[in-house]
Amino acid sequence: MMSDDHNDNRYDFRTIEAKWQRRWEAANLFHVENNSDLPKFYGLDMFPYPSGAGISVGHCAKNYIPLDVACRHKVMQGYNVLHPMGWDAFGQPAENEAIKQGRNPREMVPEYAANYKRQLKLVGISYDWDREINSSSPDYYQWTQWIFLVLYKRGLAYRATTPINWCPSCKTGLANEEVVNGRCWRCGSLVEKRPMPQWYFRITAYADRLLEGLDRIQWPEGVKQMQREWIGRSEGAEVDFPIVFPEEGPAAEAEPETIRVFTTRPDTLWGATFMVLAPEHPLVDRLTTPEHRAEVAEYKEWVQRVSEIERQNVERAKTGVFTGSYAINPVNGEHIPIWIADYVLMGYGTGAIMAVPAHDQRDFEFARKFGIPIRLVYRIAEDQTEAAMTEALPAGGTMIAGPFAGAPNDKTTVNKVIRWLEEQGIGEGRINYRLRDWLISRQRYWGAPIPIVYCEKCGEVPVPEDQLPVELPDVESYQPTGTGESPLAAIPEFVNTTCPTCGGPAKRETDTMGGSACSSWYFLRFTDPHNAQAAFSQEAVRYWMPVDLYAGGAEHAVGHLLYARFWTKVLYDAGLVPVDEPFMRYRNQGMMLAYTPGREIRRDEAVTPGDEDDESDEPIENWKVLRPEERQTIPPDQWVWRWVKMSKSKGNVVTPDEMAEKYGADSLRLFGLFVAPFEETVQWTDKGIESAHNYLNRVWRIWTDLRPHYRPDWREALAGIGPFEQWPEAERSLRRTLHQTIRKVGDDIENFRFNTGVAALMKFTNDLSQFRNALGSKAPTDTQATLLSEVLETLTLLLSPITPHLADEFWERLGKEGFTYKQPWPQYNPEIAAEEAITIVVQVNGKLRDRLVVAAETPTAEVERLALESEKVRAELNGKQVRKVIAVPGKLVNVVIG
RNA sequence: GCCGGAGUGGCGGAAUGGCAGACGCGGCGGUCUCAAAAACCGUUAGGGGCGACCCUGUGUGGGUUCGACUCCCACCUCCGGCACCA
Repeated sequence: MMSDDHNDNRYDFRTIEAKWQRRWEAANLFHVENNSDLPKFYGLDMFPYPSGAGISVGHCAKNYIPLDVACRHKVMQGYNVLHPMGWDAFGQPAENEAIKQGRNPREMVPEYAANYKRQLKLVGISYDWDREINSSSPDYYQWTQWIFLVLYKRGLAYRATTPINWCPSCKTGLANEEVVNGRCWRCGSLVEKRPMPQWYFRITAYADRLLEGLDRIQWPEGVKQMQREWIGRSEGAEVDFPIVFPEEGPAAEAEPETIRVFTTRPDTLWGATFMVLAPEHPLVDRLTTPEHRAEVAEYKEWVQRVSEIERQNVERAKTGVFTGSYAINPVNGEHIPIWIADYVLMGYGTGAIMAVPAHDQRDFEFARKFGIPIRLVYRIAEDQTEAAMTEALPAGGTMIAGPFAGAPNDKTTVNKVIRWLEEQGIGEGRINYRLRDWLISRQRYWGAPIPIVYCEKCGEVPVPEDQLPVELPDVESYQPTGTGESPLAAIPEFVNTTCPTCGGPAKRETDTMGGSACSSWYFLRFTDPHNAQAAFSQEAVRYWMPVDLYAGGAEHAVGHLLYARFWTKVLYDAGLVPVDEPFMRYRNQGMMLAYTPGREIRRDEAVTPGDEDDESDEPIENWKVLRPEERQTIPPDQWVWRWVKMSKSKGNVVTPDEMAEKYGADSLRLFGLFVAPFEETVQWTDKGIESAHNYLNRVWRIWTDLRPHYRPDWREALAGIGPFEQWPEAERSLRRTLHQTIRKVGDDIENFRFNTGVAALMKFTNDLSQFRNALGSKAPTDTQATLLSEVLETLTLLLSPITPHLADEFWERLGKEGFTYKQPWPQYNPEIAAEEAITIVVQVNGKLRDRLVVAAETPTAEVERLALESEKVRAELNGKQVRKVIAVPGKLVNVVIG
């Protein structure tokens, strides 16, 4: 009955896994062709920056393994599956790591990538390594540059000088999306503003289409919402306020000039009692009267000193100064004072607002602080007065001023007012976005050079396509300079070139592109990774795109995922790709946390910038990870343990190498799927993988116990053992569960509900174990042997996507050739999977009182009758009236009494 | 403050209008063993009862419904994101 414990019957996962990995490699099992009659499926992981720490069990269990299971399942379902992997090797993460290690990224990156590759193979991920790409190799970035030129030619890449986000530690400009809470995404340093000439991609031109496309893709609602907010569309109007210039001076002679404001509430124009300009607004100097000059200058200087973070602190009291000038409210001719204040931002709208304190909380606070009048445009109650207000009026009320008096406070009124403003020539409807253009210049070495040259005669000239790539020169020293120029500026052989147009002397652009440019099209390159004539062939992208299933981390919600959508739309417009949304289905996985020693820190204690691992190293409230040297000096009884994300910088990484050695890759795979739902954050414990390992041991034992009963000809034998309905109950029941399990596991993999899929497998294994125990050492009947053969074969195939090494070993032990990867996914028979007897719940007034087991086909009326006859119901009834009987077919009967 | 997501045994979690706690971890009891481990069998929400059973229970308070973990309203807590965007 029990398994004998001879060594040759142990689950020897180390031997098994090494053996099958060798065979898969030898057979080039995961190679995929672009042409196939089969339907295609494109499953994609976000390609990683290969860090020196290698991958952790977190990356394996939460990212790579679940998608691998989904892809393997698709292959078995008969799809031609593209499941590639490559390296996001250009950019700050890799370069910062190289600087820290004192190494050349050219050597370091391939070394780290090779280690990643080894680890991914170690856990049995089914990548087609023939398609491996590296964004820092010239045959890749040549095409990144080529796409830059596509954008350039379409007017979507431009150079401009504006204040940019500057990281003083990384010594480079950053895109808005790379500034997290006012800090650099890589090193956590506070970001400064610096005016510099920089290259931008005009992503704002695609704002509306980036919004619209979100409605057509299956992404988590949270991520879509984040993108919508990041794009920040708001509808309103722009209104011109004529300026009353200070007495004499040249301006007084000229046409009356105006200040344009953007407002989402033009219906409150009648309550505008002052105007506020951003301190950086270009008109400020001309508007400032002599007696206010000193105060205004002092304020502007103060604003510049205050950090961006401080300025954005909402809790802070309002600040500002009066310019001495007035503007004319165009709807009522009133003169209203013009102030400057840092709560108005130059970068949004027109950098100027009309202030309506009665209906805007910020304006209200400002008006109260500086004694500016407040005037209601809407009133909710008859006796409402401005003097009694303690905050701006919330939504609602009826308009009491202007030609629209009596109108309700709603969207329709706003639209009416906009139309009226347009008729009066005062203003016009206008839509504004929070999204800013994408800053792509980096003053760094390790990136794709921007393919532009500057000619004295011809000006800015794009490098012709046939001169690509603009190669990144190999240099000794590549450290960022901090001068605002990249290290490439110091290399005359790189900088000095000839103009492609006139042949005269010219200088190259020395900034490189940020890494996010490289990662905005890599999914296209995977379709045709070795094409030397084009970024990708039309044939390849038409076959493979869009990506059907994309999995990655939530931190890319408004960075990479927005950029990649933008590039895809541009390439779509250029007729280069067949789809305008690259990722049809996107899922983001939860994090893996590790229990980590740290120590309490004081709130004012300096935060050391983090290292160049995959996140900044900010303390959690008042707690900080112990650095290795601190673990030596601080006694363990003073350590304060917390659950924090696994990362190299925290010294808490558990590697797949050690887990594969101790429990096996298949155990790690099973653990990753079973421990929690895909999206959930998981706390790592060795106990988790240990229990997965125990389950596989159990499967091994049960499977090998039953193996002797296997009959390869079981399909034919099925016909000879009588109809299924006449099988003995135990056999019928096991077979029913088997077919239910086939359905459940397949559905759950499809829906990324791996944990319940694995639970179903475990449940089936428990049933199978019972069956085996009941069989004991008796010889099985024909029915039993046939059933067990079906079970052995099916179980093996169900395990294949999840624990592929073990599955292939079983497959071989059944005497089969080849690999389970190439086998069709088992089909379930709905008739066999259907329950024969069902349990009907009997409730009285909604409370469970009894259960009835009836044949599935029992008519509802009969079930009702049985329920009313039930002793439990009759006891409850006890003389009371049956008011109503509710019967849900196949589920329950609820008897309402009273 | 605003926008998302979540709150269920000792723990990870299952059930999305119809049997709350699948599956696993941990615990308890047993078989085997000189013993232990492993394995196997049983048990395990809380309270009550010798017992068949009974009562209570899904963050809190209301509501809708024959029936609510599930839907609606208000609130509390936690996680993630945004944050003076006019």
